[in-house]
Amino acid sequence: MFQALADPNRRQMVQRLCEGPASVSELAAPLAMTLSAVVQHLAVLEGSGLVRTQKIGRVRTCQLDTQALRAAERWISERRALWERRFDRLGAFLAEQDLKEGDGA
Amino acid sequence: MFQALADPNRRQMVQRLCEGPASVSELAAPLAMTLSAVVQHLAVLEGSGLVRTQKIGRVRTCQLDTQALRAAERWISERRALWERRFDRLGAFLAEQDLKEGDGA
DNA sequence: ACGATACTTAAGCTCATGCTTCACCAACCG
DNA sequence: CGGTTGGTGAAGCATGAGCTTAAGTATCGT
Repeated sequence: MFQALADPNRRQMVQRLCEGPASVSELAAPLAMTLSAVVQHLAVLEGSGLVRTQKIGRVRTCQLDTQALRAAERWISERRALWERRFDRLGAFLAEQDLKEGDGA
Repeated sequence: MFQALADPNRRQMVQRLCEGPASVSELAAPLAMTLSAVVQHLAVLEGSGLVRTQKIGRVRTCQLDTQALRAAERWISERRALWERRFDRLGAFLAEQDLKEGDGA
């Protein structure tokens, strides 16, 4: 999931998909690389759950799946919250240390 | 940044750092690999801005930096919001399509 | 039916990543 | 002062990620 977002090209594809569904070729157009490469990136995105695709006729249409995005967002925000709480507590901790200020081991 | 979070070991280190600052060895302890490897991961985390470190005596102490975490969170949430809005609009679009339902090119 | 289009699949190539080992320095412990 | 602890740095290696080419399949347009 983070693995999938780690690549700039893949992020660009996600960016593009934010603005609506797209075919593989449309996705590939702005991306100085072969269709093959794009398909491989797409596979990674699909594997990570970020993108869902569906083939109609010979055209594969790609769509963002917000569920995965939401999961990533949650992972980050949980950790950030955890750390920030810890950080608040640090104030109290330091104050306490100030009082002790050099007690034996 | 996403690159940095892409590695499971690195995520575990971040996880550990959520619960408070740690020395390099403390960070390495639960991680079935050599200190050297951990230091290299640490360099990646530091390079991405996720972690700040500071050396006192011979001990390097590591801390999470929430700013980077916040940036990542924002990136995701912006895109998710964008897509979700687009998704809402899809309802209207489809309704309109239903009315047209087969007009000439 | 025939050619163009839209992808798909496999193979191979190259460079980055993740790891290890080994030698090393610096600080603390007695 | 000498040994141990905590970390650093450079090589080197194995794997995998990202790309390409090339050949193939299935639709679509006419």
